[in-house]
Amino acid sequence: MRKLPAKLASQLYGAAELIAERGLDGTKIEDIAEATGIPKATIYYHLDGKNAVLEFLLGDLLDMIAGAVGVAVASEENARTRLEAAVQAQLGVMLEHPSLCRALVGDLGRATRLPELAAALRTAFYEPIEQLLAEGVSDGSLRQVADPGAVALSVFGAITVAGLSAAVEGPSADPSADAARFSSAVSELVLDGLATPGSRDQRRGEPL
Amino acid sequence: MRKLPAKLASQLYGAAELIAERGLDGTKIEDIAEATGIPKATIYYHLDGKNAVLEFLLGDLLDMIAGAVGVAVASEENARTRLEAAVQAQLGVMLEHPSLCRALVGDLGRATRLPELAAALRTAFYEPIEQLLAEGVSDGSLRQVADPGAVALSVFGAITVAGLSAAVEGPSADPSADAARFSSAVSELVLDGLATPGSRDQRRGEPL
DNA sequence: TCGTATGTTGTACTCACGGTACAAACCAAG
DNA sequence: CTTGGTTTGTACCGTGAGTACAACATACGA
Repeated sequence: MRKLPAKLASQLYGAAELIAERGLDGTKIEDIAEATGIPKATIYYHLDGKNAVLEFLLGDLLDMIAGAVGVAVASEENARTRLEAAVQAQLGVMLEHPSLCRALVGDLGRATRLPELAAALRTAFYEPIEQLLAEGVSDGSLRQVADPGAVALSVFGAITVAGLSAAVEGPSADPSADAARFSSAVSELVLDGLATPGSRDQRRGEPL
Repeated sequence: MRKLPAKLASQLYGAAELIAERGLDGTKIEDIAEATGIPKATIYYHLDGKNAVLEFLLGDLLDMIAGAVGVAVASEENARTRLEAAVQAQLGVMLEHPSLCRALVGDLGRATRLPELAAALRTAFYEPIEQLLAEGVSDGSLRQVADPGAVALSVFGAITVAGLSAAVEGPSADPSADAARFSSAVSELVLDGLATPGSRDQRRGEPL
């Protein structure tokens, strides 16, 4: 099943839009066959079924994200700057592939139930952030927070939901402009927060 | 179909865990019948099908969230304080109903494809935040940002993903303690950001 | 006490779709 | 030509959602 020929792989992308639109359940194998031009029998020859189609498509997306973010994170800058770069990289890839992103949101449940994908999700999205936050504390460019795990999760959420929503809003005319817009908004939030200097001094105590 | 008897409604919750675990697709109507004690024929008498089961369960969750957040937002405090309260409220409800949350993530695609739920999602999660951000600028307790829409989206993502992840980590012994922990982490991020004072002066220019 | 309306449930059915089986054709490479 | 992988059409099977329907329960007003 692994290693399906390049030609088929590229044809398979023709199914992304379909799956994004109707969800995997709403999409019949026959539909996929028609949309991609690959006959059903051939699909089953290479792939283990519907899920494998999704797995292939999303696996690719996740690899692209992990790759781009990996590059962004590997520079010599301080963690704060690299965090900005990572945000930009992740949003850039996401906005370049809106239908894959829509497929991802739409079938998130299935995706997380596919073990290989679940792992890829983690390494593509969450781990780089977590790492960066820790490094930022070491190099002094990011603040020490009380609960690094929870904060990393939130940062991850801020970035990802922004990208996902952007993808869901139908593809834009200029994805890279959008990516820039969104990533500066996200960075602004994540780095500087929303409190005004005036209200910032009131320390939060124990809520509840 | 609307207005199913209270007794059945409460029985239906018995299916939440099941759906959370296996996804709606992985759950047969027969399974739901068995888990809830409501026979299949009766389910179909009241509900329009599998989707309606999900719609009912998630609709309830969303109502609870919208309600709790609504209360939090309605106080006399400044927007910044109310934002903290809203975060706490949303996470509180989410952590109290982990299996509903898991069902929500798992079948997000389906949920957003059910028009009534899509609207409820918006009003429960996104709109209060958006509103609060605008009010914070007016009352001076929150900073004016370049792209309020995108920032609101990110804040929404930060809160929601934190809650969702917490819900996915299996139910905890003390949900309200967890809610407090997570909500203070999220508030810390959203209000104060992560940049250290030292690195904060380097303004971000045009990325890309 | 009946009659009618409304809910409850079991059983049996239909039908769409995912997946499989298989045989025929195709296409290298040796 | 032969051999071994690939490609594809076609026919088929099993599962599970949804439907039909009849029998039964329950309530309630006349």
